[in-house]
Amino acid sequence: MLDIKYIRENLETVEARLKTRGEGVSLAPFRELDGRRRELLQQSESLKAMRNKASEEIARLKDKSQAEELKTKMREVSQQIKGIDEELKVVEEELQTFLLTVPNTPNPATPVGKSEADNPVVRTWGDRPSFSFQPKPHWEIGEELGILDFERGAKLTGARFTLYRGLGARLERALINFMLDLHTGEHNYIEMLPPFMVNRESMTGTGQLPKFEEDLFHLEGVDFFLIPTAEVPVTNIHRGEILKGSDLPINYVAYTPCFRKEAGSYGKDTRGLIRQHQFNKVELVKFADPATSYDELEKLLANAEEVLRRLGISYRVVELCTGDIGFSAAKTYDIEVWLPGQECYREISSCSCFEDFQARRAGIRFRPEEKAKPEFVHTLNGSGLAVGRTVVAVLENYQQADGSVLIPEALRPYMGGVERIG
RNA sequence: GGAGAGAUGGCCGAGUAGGUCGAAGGCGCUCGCCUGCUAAGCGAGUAUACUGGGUAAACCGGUAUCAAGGGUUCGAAUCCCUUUCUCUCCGCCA
Repeated sequence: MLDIKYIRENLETVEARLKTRGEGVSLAPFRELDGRRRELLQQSESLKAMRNKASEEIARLKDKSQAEELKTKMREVSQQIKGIDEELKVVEEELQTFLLTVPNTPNPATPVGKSEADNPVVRTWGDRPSFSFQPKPHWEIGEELGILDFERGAKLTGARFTLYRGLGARLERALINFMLDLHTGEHNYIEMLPPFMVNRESMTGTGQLPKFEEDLFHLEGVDFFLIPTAEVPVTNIHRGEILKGSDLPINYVAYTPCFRKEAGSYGKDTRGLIRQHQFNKVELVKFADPATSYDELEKLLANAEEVLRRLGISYRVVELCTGDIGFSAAKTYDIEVWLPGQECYREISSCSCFEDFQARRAGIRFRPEEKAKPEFVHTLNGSGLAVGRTVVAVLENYQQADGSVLIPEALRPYMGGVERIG
């Protein structure tokens, strides 16, 4: 959520920056609702001030008849207040609802563009493997090795659900542990294991609600949602809190499954593990001082990249342009791995700085100094990495002519010493 | 699922025959004093949001907040209702 006062004072600037996202965002409703709200607020508050004075007076009065007179008057005032407050409540709800649907303003440094095609490549790393044969896509590799069972996954649940078997399941688990160990042991993150379902407040805090409810799995009987990413529970850990400035930055890493409806992606990536309703992810989350949040973003990105470097898998980093950036983000880098079986780069991580957009929604603040006024923190997060897609990358990049798959060196301790599948 | 208890400021904890309670007291913290150092001691200060004025600062005024929402009342932390959460006992259960 954007700062009301900031919008009020910089309406044109804010609107212009939002326009670079390409959406038809208009702040016209804001001007009217905000003005009306302040008008009603002032009416209500001055009447309340009057009533408070009168109430004190009544308490002090010895003369009963005088008190009666005042009471009668105040009875009327209270009725007036009630009327104004009812209207005020409606206006405030409308204003709030409106503001919650306005996306974040992209950071001025974010490149302006319309779509994915306009995302500049920041760097590429590693050599793409060369093959003496035609490399296969991971779904073929996985099925032939008997480690990925798409048919039975679909039988159990439906499309976009997969059953892992044997060393396939082991590989997924190995990657999760490898990533968690790396980030906790070498990158200074604290491991968290949060609930996999959260309430409406948490979803609103990070920006999934109210706008994107159709992408979420909602439970029947209770108002809970399955998390689409660990970003939601982990960022909300400090919802409504005031943190100590000296504790920042706070770094958390969490493994969770993620559940997404993938509404609107019918027919896209229907084969393989790329787009599932349920997938595993190791997520990095930071709470940072606004002064250093963009340094932290670079670190977070480097921490995520390190996973692929250790695995020896080629990738590139792109910076998302204003037209491609997410609703809550001010700046985002995507890491894309090279998939030889499909001859393309695919997103495997998305690292973003949200500035104070989520912090304002979720009420996450800090005191820069002991006695200082609380300010909103900056929140950041990024995948470190999407586990299913990492399995894809390993299978496709390490496939051999005989159909087997080599296990990257760094992963072998996590595979019980297994060096090769098949 | 059944029965009961509770939810107050950073923390602990008073306050229930409704009024001057944003809220005693303690701890913690900040500043000053004292002290050879530390500890102890003494004094002062120590919530947040919105809003009006003011030079977007300092500052001054108003309103709200004692889990959340509603009700009674001139007036509610205190009374009534609903919801949420926590704890105890029973049942069920990985």
